[in-house]
Amino acid sequence: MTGKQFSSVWMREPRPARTPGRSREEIVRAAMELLDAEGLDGLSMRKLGAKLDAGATSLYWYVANKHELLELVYDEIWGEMTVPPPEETKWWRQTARAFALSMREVILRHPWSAGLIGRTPALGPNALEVAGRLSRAFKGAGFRGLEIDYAASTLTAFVLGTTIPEVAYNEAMAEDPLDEESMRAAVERASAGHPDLLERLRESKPADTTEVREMMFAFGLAAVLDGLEARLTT
Amino acid sequence: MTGKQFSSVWMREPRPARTPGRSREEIVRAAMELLDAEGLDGLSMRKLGAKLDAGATSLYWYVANKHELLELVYDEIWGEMTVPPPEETKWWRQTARAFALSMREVILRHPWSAGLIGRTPALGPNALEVAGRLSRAFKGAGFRGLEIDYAASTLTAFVLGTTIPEVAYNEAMAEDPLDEESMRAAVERASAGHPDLLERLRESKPADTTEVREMMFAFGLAAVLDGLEARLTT
DNA sequence: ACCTGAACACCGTTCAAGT
DNA sequence: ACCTGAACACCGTTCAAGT
Repeated sequence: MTGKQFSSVWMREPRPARTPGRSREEIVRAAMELLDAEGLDGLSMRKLGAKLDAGATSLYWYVANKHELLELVYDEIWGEMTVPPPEETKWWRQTARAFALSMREVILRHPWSAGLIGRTPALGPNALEVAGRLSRAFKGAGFRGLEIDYAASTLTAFVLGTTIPEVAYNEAMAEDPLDEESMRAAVERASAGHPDLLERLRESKPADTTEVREMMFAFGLAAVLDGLEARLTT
Repeated sequence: MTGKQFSSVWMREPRPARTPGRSREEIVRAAMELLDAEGLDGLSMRKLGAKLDAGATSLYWYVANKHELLELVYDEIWGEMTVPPPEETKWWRQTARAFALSMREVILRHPWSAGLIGRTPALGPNALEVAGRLSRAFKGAGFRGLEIDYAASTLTAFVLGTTIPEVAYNEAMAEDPLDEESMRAAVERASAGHPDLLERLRESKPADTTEVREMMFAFGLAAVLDGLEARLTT
C-alpha cells in the first residue's frame, strides 16, 4: 500500500566486525534471551539497550532498525533446525519427518518465533542452508523441477500451520493450568449450537491436550507424506 | 510466563445493544475498513476513534481492550469463508477443496488477517460455524472420533501455512513491482552457495510468481487430500 | 569509530469528570 | 448510559553532539 522499498539485512554488507565495542553476535544473543524470557512484545530497543548496558539508541549503529534485528534473530531459529543429510537416512520420508519434528520442536521452544516464521522473508544463511538441504532431499526422492519446491513448501506449510495455533493456545493458557478448565467450559458453552463439535470436545479429557496435539501432528504429517509420495508415482 | 488469565470477548455477555450511541457492529465495520486500508499496524484505538468521530477512548465502553476488538474483526474473517453444505457437493473432497480455496482467498483479500489467524483463539460464532461444517464434512467422509478433527486441522494447517508466507511476500513487495527484480537479484546472490536453490530460481521467471503460487497451492492441496483419503481406507 | 540524550510522533489504557 | 480529556507508561527512530 505504502510505496515502501523492499529491504532486508541480508542485502546490505554487514559492517566490518572490528569488535572494539559491541558486536552483532552479542546483540543478537541478548535479543534472543530477551525474546525467550519475555516474548515478542517484550523485546524493545530500549530494554535490549539496557540489557547490554548501553544507551537506548546505541544499537542503531549496528542495525538499521528493529526489523533488521528481527531478521537476524529469525535466522538463528533456522539454525536450530536439523535436516539430516541424506547419507544418514534410509529414504526421503525419514529426512522429511525428522525435519518436520525438529521444526515444530524449535518453534515450541522459542514461541516468539511463531510470530516471525513465515512472516519475515527467510533469506539468512541458516534459512538458505535448510532450504538447500530440503531441496536435495526432495530431489533425491524423485521430484523434479518446480515440484521439488512445491513438495518442500507443502511440508513446511503443514508444520507452520499446525504449530502456530499450538503456540497461540499455549500463550492463551499463559502457564495457568487452572484456566484450562474455565476455557474448556467456555468453549463448550460457545459450541452449544454445534453438536458435532461438542461430541468431540467430550472425547478428549482436559489433561491430554499435549498428547492429543502430538497425535494430531503425527496424523497430519503421515497424511502429508503419503500425499507427497502419491505425487511421485503418478 | 506472566500469570495472566485467559479471557476472550466470547466469554463475556455482550452489553445489551440499546443503540442510542455507537454499536459494536458499527465499530467492527469501521475497524475492518481501517484494517483493509492500512493493515494490522494501521489500526489504533485513536485512529479508529477519529474515524467514528469519537474521542480516542470512547471505544472502551464497547470493548474491554484492543485484543477484544481484534477478536471481533477476526470472527468476521471466518464469516467470509464458505464451506459448501454436503448436499451441494458430490463428495467430501469437493467440500474440502472449496473450503481451502475460499480460506486462501479470504486471507489474501484481507492480508491483515494473516497476523490474526491461528494466533487468536477462534471461538466466535462464525469460526464455530465453519468448524462445525468442516466437522460434518469429514465425518461424512468416513473419519471417526478425534480423527475428524485431525483431518480438518491438517487441511486448515496447510492453507494457513501456505498463505501466511504468500501474504508476507506480497507485503514485502509492497505493491512495487520494480522491486521484484531487485529482490530476485538479492536472493540469487544470497543463494550463491546453494546450487540446488539457484537452479530452481532460474526456472521461474519473475512475472509468474502469482501463477507459480497458484500451482504450488494446487499441488499441495491435492497432496494433502490424497494423504487424508489414504488414512480413510487403511 | 562508536555512543549518548533529548526530542518527536506515536502507542494502549485508566480514570475522574462531565452530560 | 454514554462520552470526554488529561495523564501515565510505554514505543521506534532521528539527529546533533560528544569522545
